[in-house]
Amino acid sequence: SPLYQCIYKTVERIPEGCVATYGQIAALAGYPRHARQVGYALSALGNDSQIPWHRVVNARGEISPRGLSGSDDYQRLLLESEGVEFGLGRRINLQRHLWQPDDHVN
DNA sequence: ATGGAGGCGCACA
DNA sequence: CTGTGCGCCTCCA
Repeated sequence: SPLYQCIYKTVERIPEGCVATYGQIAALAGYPRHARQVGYALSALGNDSQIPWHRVVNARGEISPRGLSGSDDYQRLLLESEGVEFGLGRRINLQRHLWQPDDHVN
């Protein structure tokens, strides 16, 4: 699916130590208002994928819960290991860590 | 074709 | 802070 491919290409551009929101990824990929599809695309990834799925969070800077227990803890672990800081309310300081891509395409 | 169900987002209360 | 409702667009049974 071209939609998924664009989403993956965009997620791959998120630098280490930064996060992006679902809606942001959708818009950058050229599919505004497709935030939920980003979630679909990421959930379709295999465990061995090299795509930094863990750098995608919701618009509030929280890790979206996804049924499987422990998976959100794992995501948080990955983010913290690359320097992303969480506040008390298990939220990320987006002012500080939100990815602000340059306009030029990689 | 059709109806639920999503790793969402935003506006309110 | 939590909860609810609605719009959004695909996926899948």
